[in-house]
Amino acid sequence: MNKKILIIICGPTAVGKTDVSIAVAKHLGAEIISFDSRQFFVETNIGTAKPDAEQLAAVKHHFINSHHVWEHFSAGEFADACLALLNASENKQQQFVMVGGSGLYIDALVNGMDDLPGKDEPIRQQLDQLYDEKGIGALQEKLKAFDEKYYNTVDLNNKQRLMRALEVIQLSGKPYSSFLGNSQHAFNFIPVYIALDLNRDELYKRINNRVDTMMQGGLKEECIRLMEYKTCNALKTVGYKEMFEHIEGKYSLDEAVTLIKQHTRNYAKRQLTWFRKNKNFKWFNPDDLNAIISHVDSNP
RNA sequence: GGUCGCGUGGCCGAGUGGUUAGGCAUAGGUCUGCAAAACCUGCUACAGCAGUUCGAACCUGCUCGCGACCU
Repeated sequence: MNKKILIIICGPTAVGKTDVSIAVAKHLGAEIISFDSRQFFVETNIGTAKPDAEQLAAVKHHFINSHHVWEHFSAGEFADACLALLNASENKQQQFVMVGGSGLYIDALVNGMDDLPGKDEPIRQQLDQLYDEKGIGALQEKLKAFDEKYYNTVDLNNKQRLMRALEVIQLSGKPYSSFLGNSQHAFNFIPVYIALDLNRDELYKRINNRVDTMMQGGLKEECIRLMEYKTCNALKTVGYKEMFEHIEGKYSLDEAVTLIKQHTRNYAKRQLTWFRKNKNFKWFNPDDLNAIISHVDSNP
């Protein structure tokens, strides 16, 4: 059986991934698999700049509108679901265009996650309480006691990291570090890595413009509709977070918009940091579609 | 013309003789089930000139700029 080809397209937010992915998919007759961690959700449309109905109709998309904001869908779960889709025997499709901005999700799929236990809400609540009462030092001490190896390498100020490690330790009774690096993940696909970028000024201009477009498109109204879900993880994100705070009277609409633009720019920079680290990617200007297509065609 | 006040890094903002305030932005980075998240690092400024002092963003004088008030 021939190996399936995965054209993996990443890039910072607003760089123009959607258009490129659709053009490439059409060119190949491929389907699109999105790995955008905020476009999975049915309820988030305007604030995530999800492909519109026309674009979704042009090429078959997977993992767009596949979940609800109140559901939990992690990088690991995504990787599992994605692998299941790609390996499905009834799936005759040989080429897929994967597109998104979440670096961790791509790594989870391509490199695999170690066989760690999933999340456990009661344990998280318990650790949260410990943190609230005794501060981050308590989490650090606890980690040092149960997994000194990981303690020596983690960001000790990063509460999320500390808590995840402690969660795994409590769930398994083993050090978190003992799970790491054991992945026997077999990636049976041929990947073609494409990263998109623009010069910083132009990227930031596109970001600012897109936020304005979101506002005109009714971002505030979308947020008003989603107020009851504002504590869901899927909505603890740029665009929604600030708009919720504005609706609650924390600051003006103008201030909210300014902050959304600013935070989106910050996010784009973090994405670029992540992608730059992965040397497999070949970088393109999103407007240079010809070069992208010919790169795709020159690969197996 | 006179009196008074103000002038701190891209922005906000503390500091009134002897540490790099701090925040935001910006730049770089970290990343194994919250990842559009969470976290780390770099960035030494005091309007200008002269003076006092061992030492000045902080005191004195002058100049420039901004603002208020007075005639």
